[in-house]
Amino acid sequence: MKTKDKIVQASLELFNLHGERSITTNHIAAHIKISPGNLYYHYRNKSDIIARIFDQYEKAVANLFELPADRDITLEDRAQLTDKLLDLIWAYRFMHRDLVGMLANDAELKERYQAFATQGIRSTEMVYRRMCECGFMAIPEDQIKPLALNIWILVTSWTTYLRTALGVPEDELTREQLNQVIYQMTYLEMPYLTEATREETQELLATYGPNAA
Amino acid sequence: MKTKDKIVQASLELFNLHGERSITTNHIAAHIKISPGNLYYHYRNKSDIIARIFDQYEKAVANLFELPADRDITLEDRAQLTDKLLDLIWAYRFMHRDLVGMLANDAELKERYQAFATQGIRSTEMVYRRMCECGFMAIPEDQIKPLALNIWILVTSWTTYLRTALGVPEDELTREQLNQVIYQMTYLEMPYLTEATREETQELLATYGPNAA
DNA sequence: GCACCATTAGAGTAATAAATCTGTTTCGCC
DNA sequence: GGCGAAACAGATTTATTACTCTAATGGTGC
Repeated sequence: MKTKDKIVQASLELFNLHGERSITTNHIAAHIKISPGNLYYHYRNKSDIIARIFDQYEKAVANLFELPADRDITLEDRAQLTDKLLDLIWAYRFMHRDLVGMLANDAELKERYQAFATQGIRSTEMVYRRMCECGFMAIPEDQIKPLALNIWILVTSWTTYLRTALGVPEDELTREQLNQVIYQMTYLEMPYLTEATREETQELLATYGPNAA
Repeated sequence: MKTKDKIVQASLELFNLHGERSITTNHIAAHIKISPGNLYYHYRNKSDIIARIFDQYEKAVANLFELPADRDITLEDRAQLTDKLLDLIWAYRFMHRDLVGMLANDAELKERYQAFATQGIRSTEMVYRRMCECGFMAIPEDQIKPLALNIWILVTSWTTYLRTALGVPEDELTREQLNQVIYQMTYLEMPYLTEATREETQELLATYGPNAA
């Protein structure tokens, strides 16, 4: 692997483990056994590295929301979408940790994140519309936006909830704990599920395991 | 006002306006025209100041949730509780900005926040139980906890949503924007409201103004 | 073998910020 | 007035960190 890519990969790893804030460029360089000068040969500054990481995140999330247009979607489709979204949030979990701080000293990233979030919320709305079309849900038109926004906030805030309210230490956070958010999501959606779907969902929920709330 | 109190008050102001991270002890001292040495005469360190601010927040939120026990509560009671909670979140909004970072380098605060959040969520549950008892809502027992948690996450994350997804600059955040979260809360509660309450709530919602989502 | 350029090393710089140290002033009180 | 303690000033220290500078290294085409 090229040094340039190793820098980004190592940065992502270290950021996820210890938070962007407490990882210096020297840490990154040391971790892959190169000199600080070398790191700065490849990237102008730390923001530049973060921007490249965000490139990946942005692209991956965008791809995620593309549902099959030629046929009805299934509950399986929906479940997979959620699962892959959580995969991404997990893989880039440092982002939603110090997000406000990061955006505060990087105007460009701030712009980009704003567009990203807006698009993400819009895509979530689309998913619900589709769920309605395919008979899984019935949501009054004026409640689609609020629901999508609530879900978005819930999903992007869940790791923060784990870290702060539950006090999970940074290095003990697991993908399984992140998965618990599915229960919360389900409860948000429950009132809008059609009868048959609700039963099926409840069975699925019982299968998965206990809620940690 | 005593210097000791002025330090805390000025810190809170500056933290709210620019974030705890970017406010140094020198800034605080300069703002109230005292020397850094003097500041450190009154407080051991920055964490000490933050702890004193948290003292206030903690106490204020605890008082908040005390509902009249001798009579049925009204929708007005509930609305006031929400309003006062938002007042507090507004007054101490710096807390929920860099919370993860703050707790990461202050073990004691981390412990305290954890207890605080747990209690807050529990209190929220109590409110909903009470709302059920008084005939305003009907929530299946197993959905009270998830609902309370969702509401808690929503309320504590709303300022972050405004700052990141909507890109509101730190110094342009207003109490009115925070108030918008009421709409989101209402949509979360809507499915569980009893008929009469739902109508009343919808009217109230229409009165308040447009949703910014 | 040599010129060229991407790549790398590593010491060094400048800025920042938390905290300390040494003293001086102010205030309550006898 | 004067004494002791609380309150305060301000320069300084210590640590950290993002980033730069100069020089070396190594591969590639000729």
